Amino acid sequence: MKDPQLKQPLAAGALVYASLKEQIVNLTLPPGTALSEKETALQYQVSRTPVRESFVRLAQEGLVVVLPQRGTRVSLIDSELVEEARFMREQLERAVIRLACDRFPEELLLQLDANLEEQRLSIQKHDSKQMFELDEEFHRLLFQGCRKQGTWNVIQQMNAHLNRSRILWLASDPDWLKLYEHHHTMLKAIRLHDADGAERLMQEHLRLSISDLPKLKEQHPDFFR
Amino acid sequence: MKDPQLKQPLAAGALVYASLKEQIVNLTLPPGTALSEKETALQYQVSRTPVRESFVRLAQEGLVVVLPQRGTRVSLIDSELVEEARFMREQLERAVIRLACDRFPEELLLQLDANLEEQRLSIQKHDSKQMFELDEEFHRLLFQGCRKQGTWNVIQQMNAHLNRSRILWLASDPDWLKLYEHHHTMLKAIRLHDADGAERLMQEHLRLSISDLPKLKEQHPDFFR
DNA sequence: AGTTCCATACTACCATACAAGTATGGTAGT
DNA sequence: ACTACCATACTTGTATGGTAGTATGGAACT
Repeated sequence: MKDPQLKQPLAAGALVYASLKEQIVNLTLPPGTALSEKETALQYQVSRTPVRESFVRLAQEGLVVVLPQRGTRVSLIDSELVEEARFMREQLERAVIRLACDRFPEELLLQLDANLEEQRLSIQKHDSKQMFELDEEFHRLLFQGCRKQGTWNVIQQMNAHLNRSRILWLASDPDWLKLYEHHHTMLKAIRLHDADGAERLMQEHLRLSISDLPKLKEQHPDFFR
Repeated sequence: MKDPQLKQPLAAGALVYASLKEQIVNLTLPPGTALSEKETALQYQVSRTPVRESFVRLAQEGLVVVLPQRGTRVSLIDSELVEEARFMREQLERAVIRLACDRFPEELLLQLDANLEEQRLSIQKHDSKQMFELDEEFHRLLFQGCRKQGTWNVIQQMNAHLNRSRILWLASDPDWLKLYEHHHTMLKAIRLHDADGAERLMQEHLRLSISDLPKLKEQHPDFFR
């Protein structure tokens, strides 16, 4: 029996990257937290080299800022970028769902059905975190069905900032049931090839599901820039 | 008198990154070229560490692919991603120019005027490369005027693939005069607040200015994936 | 008391040595 | 002649020592 991850026999460096990224987006490492190559190397029981590599990647995604000879810290949330990410996502998702109404593979539709069912269960369980992930998955499947997976990946990158504010937004107990209904109706519109209706829905959906920035900024002034 | 680049007193690592990126996008390093940490370290007279750092960053942008213990090579142009980049850019630029028609700072308008004048001169001089760069600058200014600089940066990243194919496309002697006219008319539409007209123009402009993929693939089959 | 200066303890950055996996060419065996 | 095998020369991944720039706290001076 081989190791299940036969593709990554040596993934020491990529591991700390993934872990750090997760913690940053989770806000487990809040914006402004000071990081240190040496210290994180100690924590993960690796040398400074893979840690440094992780910092470089995170810096390129704007999740950390590194000041030469001064230090590295988790980046503050840039509200300008959050707004831009919202804008970008709205434009692209509206275009994509129009494509979906024109043509969409049956298999992906079934996956969307399954996802919706899981959403229903998560709402019953009041599991906000899982609901958040299922919501992301739902939208990702839309892109995938239109063969726009790469586009979704690029969005994800900008979402580095947007998602952190959405995590904050979770605390305000969002109306998941409403969002679920949106998803449900959007899926129906796709099956009916109702592009105009689907686009309208998506627009409203995104405006609702994306956080009220000023309020969050007021509650967590030290997290923003 | 201080060094003009007071911000980057030590930029050894970032330098090789910039140089490599330039060469890859220029196709000076054609897709498929094998790179080696040790060899490039020799070329730039630095150690492997900053070279490796560059490779990591380039890999994250999809400009190189690194196979552990096997080697690193310049990535092939992924025609799927090129098409996606075209799609993405069309959606976002159409939305942005609509914003521009609503409101756009006067100063940026003047910069666009100046840029157009330079375009005219470049066409007279038959300087394709400069014209290419001025075209990029023109579109960037549009984003900047709408405070969507971050969005443009994200697009640039996906353009890693798109731009390389557009460099190939330069060889087919594109109709720069037509593109110049487009720019000119778009700028006029912005001043007249004619959003619908501007959006239509932008759509046609992008469809014309973005390369005919199948043809390029036929001429350079070994560059594509 | 208040201010200046410097030793010290940090930081990221770079060079180098070592480890581990992979492709390759030559050799021995059939 | 052909095949299997293994030494060797690559590759990237990791660890570590040393360098240079920066912040900080205490001592000496005004």
